[in-house]
Amino acid sequence: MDEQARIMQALGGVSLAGHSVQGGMALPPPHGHEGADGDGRKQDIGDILHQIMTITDQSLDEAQAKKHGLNCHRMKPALFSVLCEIKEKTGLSIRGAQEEDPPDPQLMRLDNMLLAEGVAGPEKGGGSAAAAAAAAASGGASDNSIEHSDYRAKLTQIRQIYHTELEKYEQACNEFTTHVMNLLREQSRTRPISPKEIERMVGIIHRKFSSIQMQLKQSTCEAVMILRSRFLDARRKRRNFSKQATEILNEYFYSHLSNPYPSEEAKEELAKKCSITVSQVSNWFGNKRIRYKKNIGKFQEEANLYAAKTAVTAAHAVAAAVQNNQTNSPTTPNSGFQMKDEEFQLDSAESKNTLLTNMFTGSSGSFNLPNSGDMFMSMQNLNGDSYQGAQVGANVQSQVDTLRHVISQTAGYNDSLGGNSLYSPHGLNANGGWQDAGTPSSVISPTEGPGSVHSDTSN
DNA sequence: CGCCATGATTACCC
DNA sequence: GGGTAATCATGGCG
Repeated sequence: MDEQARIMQALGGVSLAGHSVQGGMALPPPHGHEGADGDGRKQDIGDILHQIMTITDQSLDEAQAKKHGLNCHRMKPALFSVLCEIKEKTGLSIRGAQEEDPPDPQLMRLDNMLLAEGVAGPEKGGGSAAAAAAAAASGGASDNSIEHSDYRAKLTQIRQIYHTELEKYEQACNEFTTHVMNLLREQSRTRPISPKEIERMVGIIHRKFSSIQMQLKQSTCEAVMILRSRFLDARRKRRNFSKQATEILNEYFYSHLSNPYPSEEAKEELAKKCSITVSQVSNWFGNKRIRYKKNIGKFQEEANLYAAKTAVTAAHAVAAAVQNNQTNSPTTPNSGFQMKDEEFQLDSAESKNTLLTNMFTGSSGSFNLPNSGDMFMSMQNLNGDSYQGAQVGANVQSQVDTLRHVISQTAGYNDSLGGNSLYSPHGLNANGGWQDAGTPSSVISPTEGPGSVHSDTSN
């Protein structure tokens, strides 16, 4: 500013139609002052200040008239060029093009979060992806639907407030920007303002407003987080699954003990049957695998129980198959062998095979019956593929006989189930992991001696 | 109220 | 991304 004052001093004496530009005042006062002496200058400044202070008292028309008078003044172009020169010399205009302000990471984070939470972004009927995701992870569809709808309603509320406020801010920002731009454009007729400067001013205004916007976004994020945490807290209040659901899951687990990793489809199927979500099924299997592996002994009884259940179910299916085989086409062993049990539907040949081997051999971590070797060989053919070389051309009648044998044995076995260690948990390998499906193992239960593997069922 | 069962979450691994 | 292991936190029972 020193320099500017100096320049102004140097320019002192340049008079425009008797109006002094001394003292740094660019605008010539409307009525004249003589004298450039000290006292007169003071008086001059005081006068100008007074004018400025009382400018608001003037009527708009009066001001407009004055402005017009100034613009039409014959010396105005000269004054304008002088002002331009001063400005150039003082370097006031060279502060324009500076930062191309890079996107604020904080703002980006907030934006991303709001988008993810479904607050920002395209309208989606209030539901939002986040709510849907939360719903998916929140378990029983009917159980917490109330909480869920509550969550959605609150989220919608937040969303609405956010959008209203955002709109308000934008509107205010636009209004203010146009106002300032108009003002500056207007002023650019009397003082040197380049379009670049106007642009810069607009940028400044936008930055100011975006900082306000950021606050809005931040508080919206906070609100969503609070809502979400409350919702998640509520979700954390776990409910035990229904007995039926647990049963279904256990049945699947123990009948696939050799490879208790349900496929995505199987998970969906189980989820549907149990009225739980797929992720809950995954959770359940994750927990089950871990806990089973950790303490196989503890699960022995349960395993027996479910294996027996499965066996009975399967036996029914086998009986049906036998019936089918006898009545339909005895020459084609595989035709008609379909498990149609609605209660425990096995939808692939692989699973049937696993089930059967689980039932009748100890090799996949399920039952262990006397003469199982025989039956194992016989059973393999039923599904056409075998673990140990199928007897492709096996005698159909012998298979039917074997099946009858199996059924009677299974039934009897089931009756005599008395908590004996009938079941040996194979499928678990020495490394503590499960073996691949369909590869019967000879690994012996870590919790039991070899004897238990072939323990007689007294049946 | 303490204990165990159990569903969910988290960190880490492959 | 799905799995394991550890852990948390609640439900439920004696």
